[in-house]
Amino acid sequence: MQNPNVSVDCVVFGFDGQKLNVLLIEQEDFGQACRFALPGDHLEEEEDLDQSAARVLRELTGLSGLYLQQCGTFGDPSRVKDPKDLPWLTHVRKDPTARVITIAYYALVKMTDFNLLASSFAARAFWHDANEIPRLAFDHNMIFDQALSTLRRELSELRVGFELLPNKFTLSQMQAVHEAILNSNFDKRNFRKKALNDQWVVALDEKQTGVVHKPARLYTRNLERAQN
Amino acid sequence: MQNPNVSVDCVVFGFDGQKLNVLLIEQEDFGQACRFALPGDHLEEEEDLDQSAARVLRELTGLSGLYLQQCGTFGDPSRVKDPKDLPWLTHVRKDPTARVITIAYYALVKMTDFNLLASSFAARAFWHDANEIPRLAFDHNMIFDQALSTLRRELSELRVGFELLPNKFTLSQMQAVHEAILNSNFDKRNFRKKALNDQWVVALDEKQTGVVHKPARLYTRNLERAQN
DNA sequence: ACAAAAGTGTTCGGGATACACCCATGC
DNA sequence: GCATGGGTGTATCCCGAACACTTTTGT
Repeated sequence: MQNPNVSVDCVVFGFDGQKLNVLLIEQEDFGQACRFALPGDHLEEEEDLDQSAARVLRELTGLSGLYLQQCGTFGDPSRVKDPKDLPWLTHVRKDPTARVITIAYYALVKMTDFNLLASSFAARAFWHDANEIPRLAFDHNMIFDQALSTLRRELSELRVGFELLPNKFTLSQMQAVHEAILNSNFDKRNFRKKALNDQWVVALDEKQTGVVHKPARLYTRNLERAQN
Repeated sequence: MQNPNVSVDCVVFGFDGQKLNVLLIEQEDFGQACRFALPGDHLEEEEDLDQSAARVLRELTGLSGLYLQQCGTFGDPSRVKDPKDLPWLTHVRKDPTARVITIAYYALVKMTDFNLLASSFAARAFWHDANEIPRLAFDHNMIFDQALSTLRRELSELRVGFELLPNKFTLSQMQAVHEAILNSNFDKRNFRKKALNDQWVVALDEKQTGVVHKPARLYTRNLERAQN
């Protein structure tokens, strides 16, 4: 049975090797002004919060196996009472005007590792450029902003980011990840110096093959130095 | 009417000029193993989360006017099901075994600014040394730990701390605040250099009076440079 | 040979750290 | 005059930022 008062919402950041994206769903068209939303749904009665986020995400978008991390709770009594969201709520919720407190989660994944599969009340699930988020349902734009700041803070402490890289990667690939998430550019030499100096990574005795340029040295994550 | 599923818990850090303390309540004795807890209670139906934290804290301990900030949500389905907590729950809750999700808040105050006044189900409200927290009810030790890390992170970005100082203060007082919260010691010269260099504070044309040593220069917060 | 990305070193400025002595006041 | 905390300066190190050219491969 569902807990009518509490939901979870997931901000899943996806990286395609170039740019940072966010996973959105499209609601069925019931005439509401704004049909894009973060994947989210009610908590089940005896479900842990983290598990609930994982389940909801799987049900709506087909994604599973992500590392979801909490990044805030949103409970303004009017957060689901904007008239723009009423048509949808009326069709989907038993009690459309009931208050819902939502616990926000974020995760970071390689887009190519997952196939999107919309189901439940999601008419569609898709990746959207994280730097140009459209108007979203409810207070989901606020939630997105908070998730992005949390992600950036955690990246700079290097607690996230390796999810986006293969097991063996080049430093340029790693730099691309940092640049996409922080939406900025770094000097190649300085970035490499820092990565090596701080022992984020370990050099392997291997190089890229089949590239049309000088093959890059491969590195792997330094697990000795894993944070947390 | 209360929302039976959701509560708020408050970690109020108090500073007495020397050491960091936390506000605890003592539950009435119903034979439970552990009677100390953080002040917390259920959310009201149409109450905003932040307001709820403020209300609950006021009702249980008499404190009001604090700046409470969210620092995590705890929802393990078994978090209120430890047998140690059952005797108390049985006396105080309608449904003692019901799941409760709690949203944690923290605040930072000068202990001398407030008078503790226990009421509602708090038999007593008191300050306790933050460096020697006893076993608390429910998962309140976890909540405390998370609040303390959040507090420390925010202090180092100087987003909290001035609450603990009078309007006009000496740099030594400010240093004592930082040392108490971070539980460490700083070099006086380096601390002063940083405070002045980073323009955390503004020097006043005033000195302490009535002290039995060289009177210290007074400073005030540099509001131009307020974060957030 | 050319296109494309890899790889590499030095300089500079600023901030963090370590460290020890004299000063003004009340009693 | 003495106890108490206030107040000050310098040297060193490390980190972050800026900056341009050569190397290796595939085609």
